[in-house]
Amino acid sequence: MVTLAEVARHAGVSASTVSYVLSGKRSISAPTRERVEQSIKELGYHPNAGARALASSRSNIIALMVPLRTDMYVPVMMEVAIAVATTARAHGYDVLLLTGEEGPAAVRRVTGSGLADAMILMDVELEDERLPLLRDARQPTVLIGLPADTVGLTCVDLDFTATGALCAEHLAQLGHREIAVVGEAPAVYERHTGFAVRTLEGLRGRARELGLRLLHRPCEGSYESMAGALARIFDERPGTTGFVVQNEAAIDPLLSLLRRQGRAVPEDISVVAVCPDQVAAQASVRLTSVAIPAEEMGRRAVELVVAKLEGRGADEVTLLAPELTVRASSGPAPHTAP
Amino acid sequence: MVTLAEVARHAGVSASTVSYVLSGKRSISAPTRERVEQSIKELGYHPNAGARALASSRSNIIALMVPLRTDMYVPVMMEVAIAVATTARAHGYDVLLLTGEEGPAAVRRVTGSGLADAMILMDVELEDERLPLLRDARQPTVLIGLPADTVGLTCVDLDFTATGALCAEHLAQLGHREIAVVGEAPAVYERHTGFAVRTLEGLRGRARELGLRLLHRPCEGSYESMAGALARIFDERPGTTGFVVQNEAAIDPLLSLLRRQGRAVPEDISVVAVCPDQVAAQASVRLTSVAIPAEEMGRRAVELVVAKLEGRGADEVTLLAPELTVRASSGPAPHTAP
DNA sequence: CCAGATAGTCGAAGCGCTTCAACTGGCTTT
DNA sequence: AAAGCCAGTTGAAGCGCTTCGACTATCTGG
Repeated sequence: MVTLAEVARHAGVSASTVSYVLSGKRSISAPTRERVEQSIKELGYHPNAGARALASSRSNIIALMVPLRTDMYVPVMMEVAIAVATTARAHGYDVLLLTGEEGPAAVRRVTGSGLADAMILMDVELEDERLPLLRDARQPTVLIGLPADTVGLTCVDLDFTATGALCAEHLAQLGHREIAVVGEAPAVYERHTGFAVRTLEGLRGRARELGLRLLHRPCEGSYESMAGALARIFDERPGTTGFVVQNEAAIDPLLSLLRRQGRAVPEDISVVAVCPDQVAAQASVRLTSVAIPAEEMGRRAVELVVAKLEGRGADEVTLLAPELTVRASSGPAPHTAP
Repeated sequence: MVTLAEVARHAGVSASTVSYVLSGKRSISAPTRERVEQSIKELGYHPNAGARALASSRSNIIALMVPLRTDMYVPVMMEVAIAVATTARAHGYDVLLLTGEEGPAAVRRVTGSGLADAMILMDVELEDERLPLLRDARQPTVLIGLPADTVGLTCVDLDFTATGALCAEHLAQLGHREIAVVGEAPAVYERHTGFAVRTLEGLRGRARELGLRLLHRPCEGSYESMAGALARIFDERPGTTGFVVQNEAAIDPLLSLLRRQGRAVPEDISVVAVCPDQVAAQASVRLTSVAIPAEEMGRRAVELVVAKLEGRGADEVTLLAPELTVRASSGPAPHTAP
């Protein structure tokens, strides 16, 4: 193991000079800098992370807490995680991967040990038990998702309320009056996951304003559960012509089932999904959808947390405006018998 | 920040005693231990990670390099990552998430800085440029996946050759003679990804032995590309009755298309997939499949790497035996006109 | 031509922990 | 009763780095 001291000796300077060359916190003459850099290269020197962390009380690590569950939005999670890792590296940070498993204990461990300089939490619940701990942690934190009370917190999320509203508007504009919402699995609602609840609120609110009839049915991602939900929907509201799909796992089953029942998309039934663009574009019918901007959420979260680490930036809630892309799964409502 | 020294003072013992209580590396009398533990609790002490790393030259961190690309097997990646994180925690390690983006540089950074005690690499290519670096790194490494040359390396992977063979056997046993393989996207092969190549080799080898005719067609996950591939398959080999699907994104499109063409599964066409059990069970037809044991691969990788860290365990290649589960998508080959 | 600023470098004091050698006092062993 | 051993505890020496204050040499403006 090559140490700073050895580099210093090799370059004929003091240890502090080498340190300042590395950090740039003091000016160093060009010849000295070059000599030091040359020595670093020749010796193959790499600063020791532990020693650095101890001396500077900065680890250059950002902790990312991802949900343990894989009952929803796995691709979204993965995309966020990768965006976080990539963006963090671009700012000189590494990413520590924590699963939700430990819950609040993980937060305590990280904040207490100085393992990470900052934290990013995903899959925040409306009344998340980790929040009180964050409020008086030394480390700045950014949430991806929106809890019920955001006072003193920095959050990034898609504006799911607006997303719901946007879906309702799109279908209303096309003349649809009876809308079914294929929701997330019941467990997701029971967990008080913000985005699921908010999307529904947005849908309901706008539907009321526009005079739409709305029927919400939770749905596991499987084919069977979608079949069951669909049967109940048409049973209860035979006039349904518009679907909003919130659960991306339900998309393929829904399209399959509709086709099998002889209902054409978009001629008889219009479908709007809330999912990443890639998923929407790959389905058997190219789906009209509101994109979930996973990459942007991850990137923004890192940028916000880095800003806080550098003393810039304050607490704020960043809601990304939803964008609806019209593809091949939505069209004018069919004329029904008068 | 509470330090070890403060705990020692509070408990009326020396710092080293507190350290030994924490690490258990020396025997401590019960009364002393209790007093120290009490002080730790009262003061809310958490050992400082940086100081620990510096003094012990162990960071208690395992680095996990995941592929940057999301062109395949996202759920598998995610499941592996979560299993790694969970298992690592159970052994007292945290996980550092690295993306493939930096390539060999990331390996150098981690091994050089002592940021992590060990590494786990996913998505290893047959001639991976990171391998030479690993061979003489201080940190033990485990690969998930199999490079061409495994000398001096520890690897865990599903036995994809056997997997391919198993699929061929299953279909042969049911009387199928003409088999089509829906492969990964061409980019995956160009990248020399081991599992894709090996699966194919296993299929080809066994097919030859059993007298099956095999047709391999790469396929992006999209509906369009599956439609194209399928058309070409039936065009070239109208007698095809068995399908092996390697690309999990192609599963739903394939089933949809077959149904639309009036080909019944499993009456006319049998389908065997290589994918996680959850995916197989959720498809519109419950799929006969060989499971990709993502959780087990992640768990094993951590166990192997921890064993190496503790001086147990040596270099070895662990190939998990494939298991084929018969579900509703495969059945006897239809009797064709003589 | 000198006071004061500025650039460039260094020495030394830690950062909070682990671990080694050494010590103490009570036991067992012969 | 002397020798040896063991459990339990301690002091001190770092681990490799950052950073503060101090020092020297070179400029700058009045």
